[in-house]
Amino acid sequence: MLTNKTKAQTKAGKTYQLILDAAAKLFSKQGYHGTSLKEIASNVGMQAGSLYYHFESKEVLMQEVLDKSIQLIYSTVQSEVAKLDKQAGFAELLTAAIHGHLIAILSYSDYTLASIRNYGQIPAAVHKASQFARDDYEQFWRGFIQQAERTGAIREGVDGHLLRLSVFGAMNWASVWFDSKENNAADVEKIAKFQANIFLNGCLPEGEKYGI
Amino acid sequence: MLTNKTKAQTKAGKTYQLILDAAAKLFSKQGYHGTSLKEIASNVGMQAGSLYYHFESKEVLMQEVLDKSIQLIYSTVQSEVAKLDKQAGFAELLTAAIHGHLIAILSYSDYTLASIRNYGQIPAAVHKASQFARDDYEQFWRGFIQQAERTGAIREGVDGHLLRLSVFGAMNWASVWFDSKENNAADVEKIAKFQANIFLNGCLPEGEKYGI
DNA sequence: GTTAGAATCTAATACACTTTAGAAAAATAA
DNA sequence: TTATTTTTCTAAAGTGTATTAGATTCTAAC
Repeated sequence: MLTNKTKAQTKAGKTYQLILDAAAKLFSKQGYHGTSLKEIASNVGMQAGSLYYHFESKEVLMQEVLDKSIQLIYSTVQSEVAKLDKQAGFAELLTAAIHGHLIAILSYSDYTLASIRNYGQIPAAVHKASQFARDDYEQFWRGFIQQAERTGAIREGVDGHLLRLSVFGAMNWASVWFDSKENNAADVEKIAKFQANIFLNGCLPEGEKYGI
Repeated sequence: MLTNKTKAQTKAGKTYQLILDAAAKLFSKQGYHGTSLKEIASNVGMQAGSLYYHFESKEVLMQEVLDKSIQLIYSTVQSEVAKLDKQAGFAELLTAAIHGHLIAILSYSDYTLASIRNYGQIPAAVHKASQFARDDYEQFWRGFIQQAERTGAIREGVDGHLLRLSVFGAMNWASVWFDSKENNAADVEKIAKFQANIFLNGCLPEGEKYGI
């Protein structure tokens, strides 16, 4: 053929995305095992069997959803961090990373919720496909926190490992209680600033310290 | 009959608990829809059909697991808080509550993981059974945080609502990465102290503040 | 308008699931 | 021991599942 369309322009390419979106939405709400191919197909106006023209199995479909989830998060975080000055310090970096992560998981919540909710209750083989991307993203956080530990941007005695896990927890949990119908982008920024503020400064009144 | 045994002593009572434990373990690992009654029954040496002598349906079985999960968490937190002096301040209270919550979700992780992982992907009717207990527990946290806001134990401008949700996120997320085979009770206490420390004091070096 | 290829549907296979009813076995009481 | 109750099993019903193969329809190039 003479016309040379990119994947996103072909009919199959568009259908592929529609299916992926529907799958992410349903996986996030009902879990992997609680969602049937018939239901996914129905959401895009197809019959269950027709999905197999686009995906080779339900497991692969889930793999794609998980993979896209990580890609969305990491790229959003990177674009937020890229806005910073070159000489931005740890506090600015942490704030930007939290903001990016929250934008991703609260705006593309179908994908990220599918990832968060189903992680741990899907076959191990399904995980592997997105493991590299997940490691990459984790390494990014490890990296700038470790540097903060070395340069003294973090208080002596604060375990960087536990800090990262706690920040992740606070952020990811937001995808459970945040209601994207009631809230908007401004609210996301408010949450991001709050969490960065708390993890940097704590919640005690200025000048007060407890137990250190 | 003359003998008047308590429920836990009867054969049925013991079997009931065994089934509940097996169900919690499997629900936590594979999710509600990913776990079959056959699998649960097999874990206690029974046939799937026999479960119906003890439970009227799979949904009710899940309800019991969710209910026990909340009971375990709340009672553990209460017993930790009860150890405090009467005039204990907000910082002590928060630390004790975090410790109790973490003990519960990391020690009885089958039940609590089943609750956390399946929340949001099970039929609404299943939720309702444990909603009251959940509300009670949430009210406990709301209560002492609101009081801290009123008395100035929390810095001006810190939203108590977001603080509670962030603390919950950091704690509950621990159930995802914490490995009870590798770690022990001492590690749980370490995590609790770390999280209380971070939420109270932040991670910046002493004397430093950012953005306030 | 014809034709090749892309996209979807239909219908069936094979299997797993929850739940039920009644038989069987085990435990307890008389 | 015998009778009764409690507990478990067996077998089946009915429904839903992922997946496949082949027929069918739609799309786009010529």
